[in-house]
Amino acid sequence: MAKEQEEKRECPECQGRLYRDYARGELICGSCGLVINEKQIDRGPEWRAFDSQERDRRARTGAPINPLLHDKGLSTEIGWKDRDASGSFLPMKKRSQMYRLRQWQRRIRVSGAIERNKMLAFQEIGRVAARLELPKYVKEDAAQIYTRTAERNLIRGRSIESVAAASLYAACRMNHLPRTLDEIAQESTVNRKHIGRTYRLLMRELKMSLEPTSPVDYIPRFCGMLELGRDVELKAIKIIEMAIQQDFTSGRGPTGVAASAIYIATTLMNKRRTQREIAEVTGVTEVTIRNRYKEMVGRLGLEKKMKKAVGVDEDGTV
DNA sequence: AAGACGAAAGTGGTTGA
DNA sequence: TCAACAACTTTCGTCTT
Repeated sequence: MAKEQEEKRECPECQGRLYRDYARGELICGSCGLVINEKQIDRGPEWRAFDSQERDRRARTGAPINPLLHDKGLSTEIGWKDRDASGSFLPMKKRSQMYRLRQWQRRIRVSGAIERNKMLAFQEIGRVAARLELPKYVKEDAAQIYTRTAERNLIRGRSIESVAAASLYAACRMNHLPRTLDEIAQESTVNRKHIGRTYRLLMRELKMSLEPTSPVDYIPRFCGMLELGRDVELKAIKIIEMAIQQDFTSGRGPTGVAASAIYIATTLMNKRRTQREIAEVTGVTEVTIRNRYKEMVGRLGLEKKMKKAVGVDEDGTV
């Protein structure tokens, strides 16, 4: 579990809760995924020069690594200008030579099935991640997972899209900003079944193991979609934590648990939403919400409180 | 009329022989 | 590989607000 902690500030975009992720030094909005304070990476030189001569001797070594570029942004480009280093035009012979050099450079850079593959895949990851409003670091993790998959020749026989989608799904879970398989499948060209199957393969082959998604991770985002305040979020989280503690949460779908916790929280706090509304955003059916919440209310002994809450609602008190 | 309820049958995925 | 199984969905008729 990453060390995350609630912040006092609100998300400027959606007023959702902000979490501080100390491992990354960032503020993250739990509802919309906005990254408020990216870790301050010092892109300047990591040394001080006392005169220009010294500055020249200590060149900063290259551009920052960007995992979203297929070659991590580290390869060389040959400039296109037909001039030499001092700026004068090149003779015809040299010019054609340079042209061939450039040609080769390009070919080498995007050479081989793997590099070409990664370019397409990263494009796909970027596209889907953008539609799901995921922060940059999730994309980067997905790109890294994809790269590892490619290096082990696991893409053969599988579509780029399915592996890209599965990588993104895994990256979301790793970063506690889970998206359901359905949500990813909706933006991907691949169906849920395939993504799920590929995801399981990745886990097995890359020897990764992610703990099952906690329903709590879904709460901020779902509550945001339902335009519920933080008080309701906290209540829902508290309910889930009690349920987890009493161990009747295992084997149940995390989205179903999250959905019914939200349902209970909204009625207890007089901000009622219909089962239909909650079912819509959480991607489970009303029936599941009913079953889950009946179960939870029973085991947590919340019957009187629920009845009372409904009664208060009648009075018109809000 | 809309929402909540629950029974019954169907679906897809996991597990264990 | 197959069957058993639990969770979840679909569908639909009924009750409550």
